[in-house]
Amino acid sequence: MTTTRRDTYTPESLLAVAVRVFNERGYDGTSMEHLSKAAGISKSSIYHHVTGKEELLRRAVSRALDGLFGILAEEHARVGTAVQRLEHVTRRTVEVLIAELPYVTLLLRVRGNTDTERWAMERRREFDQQVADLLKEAVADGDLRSDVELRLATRLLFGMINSIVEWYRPDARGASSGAQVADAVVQLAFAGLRSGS
Amino acid sequence: MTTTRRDTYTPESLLAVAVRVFNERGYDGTSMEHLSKAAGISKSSIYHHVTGKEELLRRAVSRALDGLFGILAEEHARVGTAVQRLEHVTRRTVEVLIAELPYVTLLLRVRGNTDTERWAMERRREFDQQVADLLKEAVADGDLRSDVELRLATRLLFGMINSIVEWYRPDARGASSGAQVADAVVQLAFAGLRSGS
DNA sequence: AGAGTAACCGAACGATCGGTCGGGACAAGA
DNA sequence: TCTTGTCCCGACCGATCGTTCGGTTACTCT
Repeated sequence: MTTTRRDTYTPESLLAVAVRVFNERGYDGTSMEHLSKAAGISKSSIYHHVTGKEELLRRAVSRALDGLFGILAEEHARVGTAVQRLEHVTRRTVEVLIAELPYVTLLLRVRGNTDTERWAMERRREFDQQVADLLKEAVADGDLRSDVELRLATRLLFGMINSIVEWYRPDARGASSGAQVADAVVQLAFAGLRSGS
Repeated sequence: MTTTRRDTYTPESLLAVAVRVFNERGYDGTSMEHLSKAAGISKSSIYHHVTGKEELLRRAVSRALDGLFGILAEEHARVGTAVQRLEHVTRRTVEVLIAELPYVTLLLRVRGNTDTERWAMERRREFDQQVADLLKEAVADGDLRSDVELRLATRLLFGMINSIVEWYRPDARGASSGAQVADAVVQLAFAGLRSGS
């Protein structure tokens, strides 16, 4: 057996360190020297585990995208009324976003400077499009208001959800759980801020 | 008089070019070589107009912050009930964000790698705090729901508003005006997605 | 015509970039 | 004990980074 102890780096454990630094300094603002300092090994040693800086980015955004697309495969995202499915996807997106916070954070910040970044942006657009279709269906059912333009509403909904990566810190004192945040998002998105609704 | 023609760069006109490139590639991902290509002048010529790359960033985020803090100085942001003032600030924030889109976009993306970036983040936090206080007051008045945690609601509201920089393109066909987007944001934020409210 | 200056340029600076290379330390299996 | 492979290192590579410098062009004012 080779499932013995691991006090050395694996590609996965190195990825966790790298993604943390990427999110602190930005991908372009992070040098391999920064990563080596954060990981506690030399710059050249990093290349023993991964082929380079871009592989770390690719692994990270892949993990985020897998989590998101996994939601669309869930049963509650495929059966039921459109508005019910939309609510489920909304809630689960918040939960996945929080469960895979650093990876999704990185995904949401890529600018398209390299092939990897452009691929990530494209796949992310596919996910957004599928949710947009769901919202469109719910409006057609008469379950969602139709006076606000569809594309606008979709983008504002995603804006609200995706903003979580900018402020949610799981280790903060009095931090809400993923489910609590998901509740708040669903409440605000579907019923609004105003009282007595 | 020296108010004659200007077919040459000023610090301001150069800034407009730089900010556009910064937003396309990210600040760290943009080299002075990129800027010189986009501006159509040589790399060294840029230093005739500005002291360096960081001054361009400082000028850009200053302009964005001036626009935002200007809102809080407006009369409708200082008199009236809290919920009315909040609604005004919300609407005007959307409008300013769209009017100064590239500058605010840059402001919202700084990561804190330099002194300039950290200063920008601090001033932005001050603005957010003042709006948060307004929301708190409106909840105390009973005009906004109190079952969703205050900090959570504030952040989701800002998330929705700030997400505009990620998708709003004024030159797109069928693009909404700033006022129209502001309407949609106010509608969704205060009344929610659900129909019949 | 001559002086002054704003706008610009190519070449080069030291520093840092992502990545390569040859080899050492160490544990496991024979 | 000797090999094999994992994990890591310092030294170094060419390229690119933000910035500086000396100098040229072209326009304005006298």
